[in-house]
Amino acid sequence: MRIATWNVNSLKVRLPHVLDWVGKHRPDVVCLQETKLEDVNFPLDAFSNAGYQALFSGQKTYNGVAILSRSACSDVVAAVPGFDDAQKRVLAATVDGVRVVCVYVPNGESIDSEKYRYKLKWLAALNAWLKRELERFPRVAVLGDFNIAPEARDVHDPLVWDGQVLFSTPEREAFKNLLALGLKDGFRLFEQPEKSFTWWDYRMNAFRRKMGLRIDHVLLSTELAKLCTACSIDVDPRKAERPSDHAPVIADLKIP
DNA sequence: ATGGTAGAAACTCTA
Repeated sequence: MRIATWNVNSLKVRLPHVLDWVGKHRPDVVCLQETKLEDVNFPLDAFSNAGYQALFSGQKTYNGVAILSRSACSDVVAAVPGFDDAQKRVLAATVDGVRVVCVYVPNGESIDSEKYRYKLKWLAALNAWLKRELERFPRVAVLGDFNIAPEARDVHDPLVWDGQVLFSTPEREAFKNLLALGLKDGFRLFEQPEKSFTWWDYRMNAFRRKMGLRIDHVLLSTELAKLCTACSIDVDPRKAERPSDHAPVIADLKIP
């Protein structure tokens, strides 16, 4: 079973990229973030023709998440239960016995921003909910844009980013608190190249200069981590014409 | 110095 996550930064613009990519990599499940589409405009037929069912929770202009899957989904949840949030950032479903949770964690803007406080509250609510999901399901995969670089090696220049949003101590603590629930960072289960990043600013030729951050993650419950045979970042889509600013992350699971 | 780019929408906000 191959699962993946990709912040597409507008599914309207990136639909050809996504169709091309799923054709190449044949994932069983793909979590998408920043679709920026109202549900009525979701390109269901295009994915259906490519062999995928789709769940989606979107809104105009901002946010929006979706799960593409080859198999049917059940137990669909489109928000963190009990957390009042107008922003469409969460989608969960059970696919082939795996509890898939697609997340688009708030960016936070800057550490003195109201949006940053919202980000930390949002992460606390996610944590409390995932704790319960992990009690319900042995096989849990949380995939998405976490907008947090967990460690110094996940940042092109840790001194420049020290204390900044996406790399501040409270955010990294919140990420550690997710791992403390019994989740593993899938990418770090394997040896990886240095300077492995998933996001590069559109500005300042950041991609060409390898000035990125690793902020998109695949977190796996203990049982799923044992079944994970590979996890990698595919930087190729970032080289395309009109790319998303994020690259996809892929994990392979050997489900018995 | 407070840039620079991209997307959506509507001349600004978010990332």
